[in-house]
Amino acid sequence: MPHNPRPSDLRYGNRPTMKDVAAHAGVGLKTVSRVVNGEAGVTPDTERRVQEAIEALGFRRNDSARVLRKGRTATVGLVLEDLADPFYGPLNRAVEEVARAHGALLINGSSAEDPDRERELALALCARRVDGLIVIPAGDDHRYLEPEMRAGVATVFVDRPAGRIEADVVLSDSFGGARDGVAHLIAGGHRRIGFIGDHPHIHTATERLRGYRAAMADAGLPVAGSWVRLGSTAPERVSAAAASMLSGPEAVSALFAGNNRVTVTLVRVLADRDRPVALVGFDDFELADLLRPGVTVVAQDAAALGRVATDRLFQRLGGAHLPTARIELGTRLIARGSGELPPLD
Amino acid sequence: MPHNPRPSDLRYGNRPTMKDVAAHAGVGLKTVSRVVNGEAGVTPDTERRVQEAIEALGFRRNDSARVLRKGRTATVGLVLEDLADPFYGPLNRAVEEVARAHGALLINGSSAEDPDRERELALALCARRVDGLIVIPAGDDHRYLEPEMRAGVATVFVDRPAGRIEADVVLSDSFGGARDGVAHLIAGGHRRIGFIGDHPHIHTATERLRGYRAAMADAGLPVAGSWVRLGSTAPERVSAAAASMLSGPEAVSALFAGNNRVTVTLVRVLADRDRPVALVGFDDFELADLLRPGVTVVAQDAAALGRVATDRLFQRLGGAHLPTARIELGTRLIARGSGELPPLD
DNA sequence: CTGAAAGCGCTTACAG
DNA sequence: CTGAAAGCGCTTACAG
Repeated sequence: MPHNPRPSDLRYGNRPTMKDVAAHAGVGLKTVSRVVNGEAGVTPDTERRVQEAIEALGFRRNDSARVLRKGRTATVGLVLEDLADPFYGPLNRAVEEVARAHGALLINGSSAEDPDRERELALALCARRVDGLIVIPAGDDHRYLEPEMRAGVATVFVDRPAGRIEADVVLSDSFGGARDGVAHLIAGGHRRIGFIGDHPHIHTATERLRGYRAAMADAGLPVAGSWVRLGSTAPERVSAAAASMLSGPEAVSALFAGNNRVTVTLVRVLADRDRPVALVGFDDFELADLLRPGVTVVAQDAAALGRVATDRLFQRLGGAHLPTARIELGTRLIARGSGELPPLD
Repeated sequence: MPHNPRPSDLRYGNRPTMKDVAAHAGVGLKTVSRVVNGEAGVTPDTERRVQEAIEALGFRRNDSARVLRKGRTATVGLVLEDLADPFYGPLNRAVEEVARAHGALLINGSSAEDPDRERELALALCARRVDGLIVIPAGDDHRYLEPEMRAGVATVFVDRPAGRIEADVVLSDSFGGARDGVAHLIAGGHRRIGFIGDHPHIHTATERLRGYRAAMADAGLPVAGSWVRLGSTAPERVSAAAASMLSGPEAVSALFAGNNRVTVTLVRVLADRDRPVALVGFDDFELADLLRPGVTVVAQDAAALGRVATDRLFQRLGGAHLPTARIELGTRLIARGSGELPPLD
């Protein structure tokens, strides 16, 4: 039965090395290396002796040491906002799958939306010499990554563009998606529509607001100042914002939610009201179809964001000469009921 | 402006090393090491010269090389079922936070419920010489980890016990939770209750079934063979199982769902029926309270599973002499409506 | 206070 | 077909 190690065992110094295997098998170090790596040029008899020594000693190649000589670590770093956020789950998995297809492992961590923590984490990954870095930015100044990129760390930003440096970015078409969602409400007869979104320093928040304004302008509809609220997406703040938009002489008949957290809070708020209010949210979420009414959303493909970004990363790692690109993925309006509620007037 | 690297740049061989910094500053290698690691015994003047050289060359210590000498990699490996599964998000984040508090990074990956892939991934992590390993088992034979554990890899299993080896495990009280959930239905007047769960080779599935049988037995209620269905949790299979349990002379008036996937499918199935059927599910899920009726669940604390497991891992890494333990965390019944629907008869 | 030498566990480049 | 030497970029152990 295995046992958990005593402190004195805690270095891998007591693990057998290729040198030990070589001594045990009575061959040279390089011969062991050849067998372990499946290189040609070893007689079957020698190979068998080495294999037996490997079994007997329980040898496993130390890939950390290997990496030091090879130059590549076969590791990709992923910095995202929060590993616990369901939105990033499919993205995380997609990055993993592409990395896996290239034989690479994934180190990831959460920035917790803190620019300092993002920086600390990204640089720690660079110190580990990840081959590539995928970053969902929390901060808006990424000049700290310049030396790393210059030194060879392939870097792709996802979901939000890099700040103050030139780098690949893969994101959803926030502007177009929001414009489509708001146009959908307008097509349903709404003329007074509220917009509740994230902090204005977040790129997607302002892009979606821009889409909202574009749709309203396209329809020749005015936008009252009280209909737009950017800021914290904490439930209390969103509830308060909704309450004020839904009352008074300029009360809105429909709401557009800037992201999934806002949408979920608004669903709760609207469930408590007697008067039906139309709702379209940016970002899809699980079970949106099971609610009554089902929640109409502008869906982005989180898995595709991760896949496209990681594909690009490995293209660069493969030596492709690509210009810095901004890749925008389309969104999809999914009508489920909440966005099709007519205005009451 | 930074640029993505040309192929010839792709080794970190062209990065400055401590040797380069030493030459630039006109000092010895060890002095650079002292400055970089904040060790005492360097005159302010020397330190300044070294710092200037570091800035000038854009030096960043190679932690991969450092690790080779140090023995510890300050890295924890996490093997889970699916990075995209929302159930594992909070667990993943909790592991990250504890690791971070100990200065360690997290390498993680999905087994996709494939025992071979679990093994391949876990051993790849061992080859990278992670200090510790947290495994949510897909397979039921983990003897392949024996040599690794003996060589010093601290290992803790989560959510399901290890197979055929002795090792720490942290899990939720599936038996007790299911028993409580079913007892809740019985207390509400139900006498015919169906159980739909995962494959019988999955430990949590059989434990929950055992809890179901215990609650029925405690209440002196018989269990018809047609009321229990274990197997694939694919929606079609779950729907079919529910349909057959809900019809015929022995039709059940309530269902207990063995996990969140089953619960969600059952919510869909029951939404299409006119006759109300009570439902309690194992595992909480987002928005369960927003559905009508709200879904009553037996909730486990996924973040606590991750936290407790990682705490234990670092206790072992810190040299604590702990016996192998099985740590069970309690569950919590959350009544929201679906589990309080009375039987119709 | 400072640094030259040896070594962590591998691979590379080369010689036999 | 096989292996001794050098080196990847650091830290350790030691000497001055």
